[in-house]
Amino acid sequence: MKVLPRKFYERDTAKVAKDLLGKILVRKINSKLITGKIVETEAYYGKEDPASRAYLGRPKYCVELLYSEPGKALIYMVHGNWLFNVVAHEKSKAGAVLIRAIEPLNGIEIMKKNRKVEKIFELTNGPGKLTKSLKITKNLNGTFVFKKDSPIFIVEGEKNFEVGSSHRIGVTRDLKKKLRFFIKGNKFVSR
DNA sequence: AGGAAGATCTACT
DNA sequence: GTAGATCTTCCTA
Repeated sequence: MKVLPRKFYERDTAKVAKDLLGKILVRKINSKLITGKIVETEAYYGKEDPASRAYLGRPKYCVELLYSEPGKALIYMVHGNWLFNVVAHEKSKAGAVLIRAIEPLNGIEIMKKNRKVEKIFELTNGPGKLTKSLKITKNLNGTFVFKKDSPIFIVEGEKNFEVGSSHRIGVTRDLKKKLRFFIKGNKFVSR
């Protein structure tokens, strides 16, 4: 398994979001591995994006991470749920990719225990759900996801699928662009 | 203190 | 399928 290089994240946010589909998210807890295929993402930009955290400037660490170097994990709390993003943008710009859904591969029993549900489909088909399954919280903020010894990182995956796109979900002030990407026909994409 | 935020669970029309 | 309560930080007053 090859870890995606730092350069992967130093490109336009929407491109990175699209390319992250099919890649494998790896979470290491006590030397145990939990993995899942990324099946749904969204791109968020900096101050010019009304849906971005940076637009309202809150919380502060989010803005700082959005504008800092690509390849870092960015986690924040909304409505009582942690959401997992990866900082990704071209040089001197700002942006991050929100991971909305993954398909569980390994460590399913651990996820069930974390989530207290039996159905595999309910495990990770939403941004707040997958963070609970993978035990992702604020203390992973700033973690590099291109390093193999990180507690969380992303590796190469498959490429045989069709990608779909739509407007972003749950956003009160959205842009005109379609910034949500997902694998067509995958059962783990959120509704 | 109060309010708002990329959501989720539950309980129904 | 939708509607409502509840969720947990962080910012502003």
